[in-house]
Amino acid sequence: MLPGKPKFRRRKEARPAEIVQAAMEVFAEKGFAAAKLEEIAARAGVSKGAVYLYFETKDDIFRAVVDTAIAPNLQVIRSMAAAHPGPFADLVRGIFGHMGGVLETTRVGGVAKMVIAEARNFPELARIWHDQLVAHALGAVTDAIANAQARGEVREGDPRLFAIELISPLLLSVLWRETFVPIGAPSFDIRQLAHQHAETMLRGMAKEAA
Amino acid sequence: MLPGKPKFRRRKEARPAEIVQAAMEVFAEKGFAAAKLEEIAARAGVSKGAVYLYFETKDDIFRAVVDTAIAPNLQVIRSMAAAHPGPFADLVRGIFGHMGGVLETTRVGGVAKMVIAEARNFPELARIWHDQLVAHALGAVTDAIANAQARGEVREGDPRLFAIELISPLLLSVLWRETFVPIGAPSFDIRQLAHQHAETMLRGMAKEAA
Amino acid sequence: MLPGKPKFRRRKEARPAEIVQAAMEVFAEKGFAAAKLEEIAARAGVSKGAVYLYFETKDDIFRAVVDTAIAPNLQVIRSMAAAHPGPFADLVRGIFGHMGGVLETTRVGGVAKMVIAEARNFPELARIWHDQLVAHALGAVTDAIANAQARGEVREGDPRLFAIELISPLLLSVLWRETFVPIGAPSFDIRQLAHQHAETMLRGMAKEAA
Amino acid sequence: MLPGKPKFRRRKEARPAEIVQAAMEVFAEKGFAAAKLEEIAARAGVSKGAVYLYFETKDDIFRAVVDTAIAPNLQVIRSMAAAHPGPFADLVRGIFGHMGGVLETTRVGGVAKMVIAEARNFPELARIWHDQLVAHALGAVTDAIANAQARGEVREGDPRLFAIELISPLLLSVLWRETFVPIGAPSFDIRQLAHQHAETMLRGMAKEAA
DNA sequence: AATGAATGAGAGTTCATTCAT
DNA sequence: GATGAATGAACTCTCATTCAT
Repeated sequence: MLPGKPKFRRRKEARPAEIVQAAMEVFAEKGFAAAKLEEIAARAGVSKGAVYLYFETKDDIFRAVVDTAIAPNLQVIRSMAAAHPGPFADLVRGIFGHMGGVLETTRVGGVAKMVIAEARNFPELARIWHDQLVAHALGAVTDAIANAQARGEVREGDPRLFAIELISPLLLSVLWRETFVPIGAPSFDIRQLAHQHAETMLRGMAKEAA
Repeated sequence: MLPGKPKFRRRKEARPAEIVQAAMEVFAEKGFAAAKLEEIAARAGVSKGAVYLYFETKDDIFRAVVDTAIAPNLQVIRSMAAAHPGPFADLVRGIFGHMGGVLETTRVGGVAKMVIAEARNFPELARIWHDQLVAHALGAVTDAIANAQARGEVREGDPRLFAIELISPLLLSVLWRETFVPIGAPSFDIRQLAHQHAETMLRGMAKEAA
Repeated sequence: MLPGKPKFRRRKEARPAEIVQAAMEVFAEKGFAAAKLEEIAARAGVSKGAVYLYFETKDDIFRAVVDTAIAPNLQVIRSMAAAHPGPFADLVRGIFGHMGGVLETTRVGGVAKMVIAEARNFPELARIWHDQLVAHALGAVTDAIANAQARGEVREGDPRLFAIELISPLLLSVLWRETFVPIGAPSFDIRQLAHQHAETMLRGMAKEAA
Repeated sequence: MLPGKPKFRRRKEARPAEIVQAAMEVFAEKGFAAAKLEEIAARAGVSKGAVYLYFETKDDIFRAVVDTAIAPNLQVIRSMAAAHPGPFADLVRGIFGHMGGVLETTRVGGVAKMVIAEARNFPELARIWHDQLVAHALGAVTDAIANAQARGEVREGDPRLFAIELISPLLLSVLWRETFVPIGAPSFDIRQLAHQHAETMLRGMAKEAA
């Protein structure tokens, strides 16, 4: 039969992931409402109709994007939780060393931006992000701090607030990259920030020398 | 025949501000694209058509909202810039005391969220926010830190990164309030966070005792 | 009472005519639908609301404009009808001499354009123009031709078609001026055309020399 | 379950022409502004949205309509230009014989009306009509007349004005049909007019017998 | 009488979703 | 399964008309 069909066609099981990947890019660039299905389909290399073979609605795709972005970050959290025992300074330096790399190489920034922007329109997603990711991470860090306080390594103070103080520059970094770098504002070195902040916080939280 | 209630009232001077106010709420709740003109008009207590007496397009309203939110914050920046001379600790404690109040009482959070979400679709607005607000604030704090370093009050380290470390929990607070509080996540006391963070940073940045 | 009211205010009886005049210009320029009431009011030197003191609707203004344009042209027709008796050549030369001037100095062109364009949307107006103006004029000329034929001055042929042949370059002239002159197309001298056409038609309609 | 009638049918290639055809009718009837997209779509047998698969804006459709109406008439002009050589009388009789038929069977009248009505709002279209159609036709006829004058077949006189005298009853015919026939005014036979006018003009332009 | 701010029906346009092919 | 032409609900924006002043 003449040329015949191509021997290798893309595995159909790969499609949903490709669509989610494409959607993540478009949503991160344009926001949920301004993202057009046609563009998502085009970037995924499929037709508009094909998207509907794998997802019911545009909302669904959005949910899948946001859900998908959780998994890789769960790892980070687990490593945090696992690190409890050692001395507090090691934990902090370890986490910041690790996180700096993760934030620079993944697209968490874009997804975080979307979650923040659409939290009111997709409250389930905000809840999922909070419950599965943010609360866990914050909780793990808070616990570690509380433990360190109990061990006398960290001065008194609300451990949850300490945790927020610790984490917030990382959030600011990724949002900055999404918001101001595209318009030509100066970027800054996330790893260096992570390093410097770890030192600052360790000193700032340290039990004052008698 | 009693007068009855008039179908409408002429309020030419007050309208634009009322519309901007209403728009700020709706945009903050729904995001730019999902905000419907009809709802903005309704919340402002006018008809759809009346909005177009004062603004050319929906984009225009958005711009006005974002612009409007800058003014009240400029004050804060000026107070930062003015505060240079005194000892560094006083400056930091003063700023955080002030900012905690501003963030709790104004709607900066909602506008910041919008700027982050729509930066790619409205780059001029991101630029205005960066140039008029963020860069100024960051610059003022950076300068103060550099001065303090020169005076030997603050340890070595990149002063711009120190500035980011200082400011970031405040950003996280307002975004948290916009994102996770509406879904029932626990809030936290911004003033208390500001207070604790001021102490942490002062210790963390202090010149180490020889 | 301080400055007092101006001593001379425009007579209110003059208003409707001023509005009609302004409307004629705007309608001729933009067409009925694209003409904005605000512009008509502005050109008439009154407020939008004032227009509604004299006219019920935009349609009404249009009707008034088209009606108004009939009167001055009725004169022409009467002069045609009155001229019956004399020799046919005198009649034709007289009419064309007169018409050339009228067409160059009045705005019939603009109104004719409007009647043509809006005949389907305002059939009463088309009917009024037809019955009061066009049919009269055509009838008068047709009669004069029929008479001339009866007197042996004009060759055989449908007198109504002869009338159309006579009149049509005048219509073309005014429409040309409205349509193609504004875009920079070359104009042409209507008086000269009228003169030349009168001669051509007199020769062309003449009883052939035996 | 019998197949039932499909909700829609795919007719990608045929659509644009069908839409232009439908639009021509609606525009000719209502004028540009009063023509509603919904009606154009309905007459073309498609939904409102489908129109936008083929045309960007309503203006675009209008342009396509006016452009489309040029092609069939170009033929006429070419035949005019080609006919130069023979005796002038043959040329004129030939053209009028041909034109009478074209005008009666095509919708040029409606389009001409639209061009006249919207010339100020769509000057490009007026220019296209002038340059591609009107100026060509007028030029061809003017040349033929000038040649005939050179050959001594036609009396002295401005050849361009002669051309206008020749053509104008045809314009009047089509506009009459668009304007006054719909309101019940008597029509007239375009072919007969063309025939009679050809004879009148030939006599009227003839070199007077010495 | 006169103004022009305010109204709201209605039009053009977009785009998620469907379905004939 | 895959496509993309076709749909139609929904949204922004316009402007003739109204009415408090």
